[in-house]
Amino acid sequence: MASPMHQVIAQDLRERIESGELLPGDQLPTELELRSRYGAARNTVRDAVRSLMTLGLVVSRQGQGTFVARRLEPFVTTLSPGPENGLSGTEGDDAFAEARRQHRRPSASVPRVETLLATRGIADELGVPEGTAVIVRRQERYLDGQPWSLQTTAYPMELAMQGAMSLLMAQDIPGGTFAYLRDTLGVAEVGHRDLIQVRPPTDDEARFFDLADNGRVAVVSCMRTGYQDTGEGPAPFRVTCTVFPADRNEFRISSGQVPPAQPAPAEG
Amino acid sequence: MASPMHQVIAQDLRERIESGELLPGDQLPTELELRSRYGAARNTVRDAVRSLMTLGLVVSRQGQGTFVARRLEPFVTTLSPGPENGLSGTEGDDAFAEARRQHRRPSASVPRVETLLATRGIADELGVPEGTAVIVRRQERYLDGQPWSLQTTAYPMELAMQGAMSLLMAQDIPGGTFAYLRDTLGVAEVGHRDLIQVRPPTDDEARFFDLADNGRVAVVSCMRTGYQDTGEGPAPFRVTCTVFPADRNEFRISSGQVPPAQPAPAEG
DNA sequence: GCAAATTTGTTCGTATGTATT
DNA sequence: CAATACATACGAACAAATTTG
Repeated sequence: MASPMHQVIAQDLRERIESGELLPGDQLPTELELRSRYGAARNTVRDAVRSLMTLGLVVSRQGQGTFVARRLEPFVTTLSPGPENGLSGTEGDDAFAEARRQHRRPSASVPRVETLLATRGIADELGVPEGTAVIVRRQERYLDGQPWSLQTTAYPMELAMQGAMSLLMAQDIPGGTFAYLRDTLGVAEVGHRDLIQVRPPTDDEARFFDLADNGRVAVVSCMRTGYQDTGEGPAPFRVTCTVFPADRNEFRISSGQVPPAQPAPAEG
Repeated sequence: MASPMHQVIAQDLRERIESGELLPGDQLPTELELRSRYGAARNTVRDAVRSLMTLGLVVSRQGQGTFVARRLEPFVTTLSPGPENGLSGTEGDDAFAEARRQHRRPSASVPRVETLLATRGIADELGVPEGTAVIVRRQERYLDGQPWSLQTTAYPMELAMQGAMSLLMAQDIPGGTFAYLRDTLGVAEVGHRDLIQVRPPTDDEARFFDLADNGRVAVVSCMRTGYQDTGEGPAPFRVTCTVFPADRNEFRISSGQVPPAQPAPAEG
């Protein structure tokens, strides 16, 4: 009963959206209209609309109006190994294959490569001393031309010293680094471990993914450490961090015996 | 240069927080102080502080002040099967074991049980017709007395008809439903598939997890479909949805050969 | 191409309510 | 009860982006 006016207005608008009275893409009443409809000040209706924006239910554009948000078609990334190969869908060619299965057109920027000294976090994951030289390869990845994910992979410089010089080249490695390291050095990934975190985007990430009100849409960070077999147990040799905006990505993990394929979602 | 005043103020405060000048738990200057410090109106400094709240950097409490947010100690849930058993850490006794390994004290509410007719979503996952009778068991789960996750599992009513009557009882099933179904009906889970989504909390979820400004902190929803072996391939027999607040939970997934244990994080 | 109208964004000022100390 | 601090609400003016005539 004692709810603040802006909450009441927000709740009312929310019900009109969720009931389907206002459809995605529809324009909400203007602030002037809402002001007279609810007998409230403009700042008050703006507070109400702002809370709907925080929920991602509406978006407003200066000079145009406020509109019911369109739901983004989620893209599903598989984090567990597929039955046919030992890979999974976050990285390289395999990510591309999964994207095409979902009828999306994947693309990626030319990799940017830098060499630096391992920070504490990277060193811990790679099992090397802090300050060890590492190669970092970065890529922006797109789906249907829209920003999809940011990927950063760190390898010990050691791998290049041993002959994997292509790691240092700022260009795609045909067939993927996975196959390249196996064929060049016999370094084969026999397992990996993912750590999934959800957090607010950095400014860079918000800019790349075009996340307007900074902080509203979270990002999912997937840090994958890849292991090779050394004869004395698995040892890490690369760590990849892939960052996805949470509002348009989902993740799938299979374990044990499950049906082979997922039924394709109904499309209009 | 042309940045709005509230953004400039927010950026300045943000830098003072991230540089360590203001430590977690410290009180920010009051709105009155900020107003005179930046020569801005109170509404303007409030806008600035609000954006820091959206980022989760500060929390404000009426009558007290605004404080730099304390980082929550993340809890790590393992989504992949462990080496010793065929389970993984989201559910039942296994979740409890994982919590204790991380030196947390887990607890859970007595299950609430209801029977209902499967909605479209549940029916699709269970591979039964829409409207089929299902048993739904719900639990609130806590870590060190703090709300941790909400778990809802749906089973076909068929399982109770075949003798698994405990599914209908609003009480814990000793040893877990996993073992119960195996021992009672020979229904053993041979695999499962997870779908992980990140979304704003519902009102119920925001209330349970005590997420203040509704919509700021996302929740991670993990929907796990469990499969049994029917001789004609795996068939689904249960679907569990576990919901975690994103600001205090992380997830780990292993695949292939990886080192057995994770080094315990350094503690102060 | 330009000017006017429309709509949201920013900023100011003020007053009162509510929770905490 | 009083003081403090954030929450809610009203009103007003101008800026910036977009659409319309």
